[in-house]
Amino acid sequence: MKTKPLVRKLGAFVALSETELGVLDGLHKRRCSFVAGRDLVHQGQSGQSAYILVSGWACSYKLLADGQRQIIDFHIPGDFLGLRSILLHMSDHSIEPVTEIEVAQVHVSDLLEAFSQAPRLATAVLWAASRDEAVVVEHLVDLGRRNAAERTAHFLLELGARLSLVGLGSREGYACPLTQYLLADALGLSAVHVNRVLRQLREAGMVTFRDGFVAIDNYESLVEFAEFETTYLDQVGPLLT
Amino acid sequence: MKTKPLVRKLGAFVALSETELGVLDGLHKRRCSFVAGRDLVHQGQSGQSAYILVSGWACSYKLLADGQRQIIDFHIPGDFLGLRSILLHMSDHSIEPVTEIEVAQVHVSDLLEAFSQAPRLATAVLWAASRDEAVVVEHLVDLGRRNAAERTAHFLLELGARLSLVGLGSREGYACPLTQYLLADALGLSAVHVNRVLRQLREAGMVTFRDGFVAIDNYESLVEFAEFETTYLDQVGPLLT
DNA sequence: ACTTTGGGCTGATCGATATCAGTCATCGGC
DNA sequence: GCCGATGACTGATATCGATCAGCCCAAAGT
Repeated sequence: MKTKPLVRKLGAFVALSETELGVLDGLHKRRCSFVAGRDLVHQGQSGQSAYILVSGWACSYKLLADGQRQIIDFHIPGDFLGLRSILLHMSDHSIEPVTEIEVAQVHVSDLLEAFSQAPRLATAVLWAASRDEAVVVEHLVDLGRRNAAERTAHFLLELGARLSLVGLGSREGYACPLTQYLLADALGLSAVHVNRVLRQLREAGMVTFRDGFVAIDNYESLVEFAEFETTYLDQVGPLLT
Repeated sequence: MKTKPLVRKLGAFVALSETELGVLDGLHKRRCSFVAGRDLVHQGQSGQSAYILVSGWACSYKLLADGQRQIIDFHIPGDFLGLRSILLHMSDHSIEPVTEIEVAQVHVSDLLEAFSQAPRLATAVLWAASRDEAVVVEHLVDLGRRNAAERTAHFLLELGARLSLVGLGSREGYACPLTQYLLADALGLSAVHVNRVLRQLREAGMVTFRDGFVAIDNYESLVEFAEFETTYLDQVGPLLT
């Protein structure tokens, strides 16, 4: 089998030994598939297990009483799902597959066991969690201080950067199964407005979001327009050797 | 000396042994003070050490190229500052004291040493980090899907709940050194609009934000108005005994 | 062959919030 | 006793993005 996305991601941070690779492999034992659209985790459900996303896209979101929802983050292969839920013993959000997904289920006990067998994995996972948090923080800045167009541009660039890290994208673009509705729920906009903004960006010759594919027409001008900084995502090469 | 806020916070999650209390105490050795307004950590600076906030308030924020800023979170006694920076080896945000603050400086090595001496502390700290992340996520929902008034109300309630956990607040209110400008930068609003919204909330008999004090005039109606749910902050009592 | 459904797309209108341009009160410095 | 700085506060106007009310196209169902 090809290199697992998670291995690829953690490997960029910690130079993984044979043992560690073996333990990581062990975490991928309990495989399951889920169809698009049916919740994997429900808000308010007590969280007993987390998942490693092997293939497909998912999103975590919160529902409000009036039916609106806010998508917190999209998840791509190599991401952990529901890690926070098991620590807080309660999920404060829901997780829904965007496409059909393949995951590996990880019980709390599996994780603790893995950490005791390969302690540096704990550091690596903590690092991955910090990076995810940095993504959420950047998303927060999007919502708080960037207008609809900058926000959308920034978001598309960030997705591209994250996908590139696991080999699913490049500066030219990436396959993207998101609908404009999902984008709207993530960006805190209406689907109608997302459509207009995408048109603007397309007409400005920066990005084209169409037919399940994001084509970055002019990387430089898009980066400048969105004030995109990659520092918080940068791979600095294995720090622990 | 009185119970340290951090001990109080972690103690609610893990029943701490004498040894663990001792190790926690050891982390508070390197004390420093900082005046209000001068950055503790700079965006882009390589992060070598984190801090435990002992007294006073601080905030973490991001600056945008055009001079706008977005406050990510306010920090109160018992909170870790810059934990993410040491893991990513680079700070993606700045931290500024809001009042004069007293902190304990913690080097990466101190932290790892503490974890090896008292492994359950690692779990406790990870739990605390997850709770902080949940706060950021809730803040993200504020910005994305709540209007100015709901957002402000929700934010003030959340601050109150967090302060109550460390004994600095109650349902009646709490001392709060924030200016309307800081609130604006956190809520993604203009200071002018924050002022108007605070007036609305005051005239509706829900909260009074004035003279460094937040008085919650009608807790129930405020909670209802803001759709405030405490689950993500709830103390469930020591889970690890 | 017709309908249904989902996703993308558009114009018109309206409202929430920003921005501009101030006032007023308080406080510390000189 | 004045000055400058800071924070709270307000009215008028401008703008961004939501909402409403649709159309179009492609794919799937019957």
